[in-house]
Amino acid sequence: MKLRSIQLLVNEEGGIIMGKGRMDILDSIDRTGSINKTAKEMNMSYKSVWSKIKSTETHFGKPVVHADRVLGSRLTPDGRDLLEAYRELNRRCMAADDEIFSRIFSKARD
Amino acid sequence: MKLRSIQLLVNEEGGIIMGKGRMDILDSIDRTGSINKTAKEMNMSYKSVWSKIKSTETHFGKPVVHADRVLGSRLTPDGRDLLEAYRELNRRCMAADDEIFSRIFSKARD
DNA sequence: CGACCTTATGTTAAATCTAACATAAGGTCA
DNA sequence: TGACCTTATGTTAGATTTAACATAAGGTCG
Repeated sequence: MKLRSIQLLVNEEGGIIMGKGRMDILDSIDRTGSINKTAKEMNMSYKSVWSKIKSTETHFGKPVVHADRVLGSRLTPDGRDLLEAYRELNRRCMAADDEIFSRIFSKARD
Repeated sequence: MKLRSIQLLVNEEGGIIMGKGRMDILDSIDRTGSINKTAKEMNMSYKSVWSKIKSTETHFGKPVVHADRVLGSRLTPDGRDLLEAYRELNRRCMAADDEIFSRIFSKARD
């Protein structure tokens, strides 16, 4: 038995702003500078990636990716802040939750 | 913006053993002594509740509910242990994650 | 010019998850 | 006996989510 811990940043209406998948997308865009390359890298269709970004922007209220047909795509300052904040949140929550899990389920009873 | 944190207990293959919904189901069965009453209480069909219990038992590897047509349904000792362990896990993880969230997102920037 | 890269959407199909409906059977109790 | 409670499943339909396909258009480069 193991723990699967999920952290989602949502707006007031519950619309998802960030989760692990979107973190990976923004991270990939930051590295590759392209939604297309990100899609290939993550084995997703271009549209899937694009739609998730749009969803995030809608729920977040501001753009997180600046797209340019020539220069490709880059994170906006807001996008970068959001990515870094979530990355930190995710890292710490995972660590904390894993610790709690192992404390409670340490006795090899299951 | 707020945090939605989810904790799932899964087996090696990723099959869900416990989550908040199943915690509520087991908790209700413990109180009502009936899968039927639980279903009504939770506005779910009998089958939905029953299926989730079966799913949990399959992934968990042992029964968590002892059902009797006459006496109704009760948690097995394993079921009770599982419920209490998860309840504690959930409680602590939520608290820890909320704390982490408010630390990182304290500056009223979003 | 033409092949190829990029973003940007709409449309449609598939797959999956959830809910609803139906049926069965054991047992209680008035 | 018959209405009503309980557990136990199968089957079917609906709804929602995901994936696939199609198209459009701007720009680069050989």
